[in-house]
Amino acid sequence: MRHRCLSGEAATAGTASKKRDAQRSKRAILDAALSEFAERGHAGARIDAIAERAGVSKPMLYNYFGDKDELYTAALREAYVQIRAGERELDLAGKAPEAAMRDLVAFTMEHFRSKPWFISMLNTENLLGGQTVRKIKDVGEIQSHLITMLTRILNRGVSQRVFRPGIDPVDLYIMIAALCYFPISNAHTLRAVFRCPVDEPWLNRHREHAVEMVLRYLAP
Amino acid sequence: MRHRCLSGEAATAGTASKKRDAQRSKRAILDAALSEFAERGHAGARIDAIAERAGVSKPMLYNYFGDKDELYTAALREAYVQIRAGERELDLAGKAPEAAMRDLVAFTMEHFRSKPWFISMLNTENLLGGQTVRKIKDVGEIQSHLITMLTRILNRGVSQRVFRPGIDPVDLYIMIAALCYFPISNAHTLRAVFRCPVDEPWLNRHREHAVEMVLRYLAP
DNA sequence: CACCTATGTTACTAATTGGTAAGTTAGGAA
DNA sequence: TTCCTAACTTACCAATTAGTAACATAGGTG
Repeated sequence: MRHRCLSGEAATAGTASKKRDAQRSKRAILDAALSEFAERGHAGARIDAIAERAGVSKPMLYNYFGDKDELYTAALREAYVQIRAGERELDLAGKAPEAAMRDLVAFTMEHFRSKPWFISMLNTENLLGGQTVRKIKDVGEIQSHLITMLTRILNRGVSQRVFRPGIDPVDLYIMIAALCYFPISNAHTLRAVFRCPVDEPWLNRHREHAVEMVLRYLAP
Repeated sequence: MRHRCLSGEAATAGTASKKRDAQRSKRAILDAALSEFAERGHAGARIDAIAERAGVSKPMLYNYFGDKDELYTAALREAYVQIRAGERELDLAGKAPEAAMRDLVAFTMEHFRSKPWFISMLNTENLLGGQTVRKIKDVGEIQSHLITMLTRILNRGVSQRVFRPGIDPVDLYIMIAALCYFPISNAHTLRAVFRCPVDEPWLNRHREHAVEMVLRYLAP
């Protein structure tokens, strides 16, 4: 008989795996939902599959989350929460403007590459017309940290005369995101149409092109 | 009593609308399928909805196309065919390299904007892992015209010393496509997260940024 | 202990949906 | 005219799937 000690609290820890634990069940359902919705889209996702992935019965799922749409909403929100958490690990404060900008582009690309469910969820949500993201009230704050950092880099770059003035940080971020998003989001069609191997070396090359494009765009 | 004369052949033309016409039915089904799959994705698309949109009964649809997957394949293929047809109208031959590059970016953006079903189909296909696009054998030829034109512009630009050498046309096209694709594909989430009005003036501004970014990237 | 609620399951239903069998009709060919 | 085939429809089925009712039990509280 084996014990699996995952995410137990101080007092009740250790005996975890098969005990009743609402928190753990909720987390498992949310994680499973994020995976399933990201892999198959909103209409393609199966409630039974989510329950099975979570190791939980269907009525539990309906108990904690209301129905498929509410679960989808929670999963989309979770995607943003996890992305925000990842972005907090990026620190560009001490770096020279050009190096900081390079790191930002590289980080964004690696972020998208290592968390493909984020791009999937965004595509799914845009297919649905953005009806759900509009309901997530604090979604605007989510990338504010990134924009703040980007603004600081731009300002420092301008005062050091390595960047030209008049660049809007949001516009710039959208262009950076575009360059990082597209080759990952469209990896399969790019492979088929242009015979690109969209693998790590190829993406690294593309990243360097993106960095160069951004730096040239910012040069005075 | 009114006549609707659409797509009739020389001999049988004129009496079109309600006569039996396999060609017309096939076309109607294909158009309806492209719309439905683009709007709702593969799993979200409904065969009944496609039949109704086409003004045709379901068994007709199964008669001409085999099943849902084959119809989806035909719709994806049709998306590429229509995009290719649109691209043939672009002619950059006589223009100065920089003007030609500007026109190419503007055209690409307008192309994506005016045919949103193309972006939808690409996103849907990438969600499915590209399993279908791989089966469309001549998909590689589809954008070859564009790449050929781009190569010529680059060469002219290099020999006129307005572009630097060593730029790979496919890499460049992917970056142009990225800059044009992203704000349209992700319009709804951009509106929600960054409060961008992704409307015509905003897209025009973004297009100018993209043009400038590309031209600066190409400058010697 | 006895109780009670939160946690959990089995087994089901109603509706949707991809797909089809069987039949109907238009219109050209003989 | 009389066939005969391709074009087309109605009416259905089997499987899937979101959602639920009814039941079971762990484990803290009085």
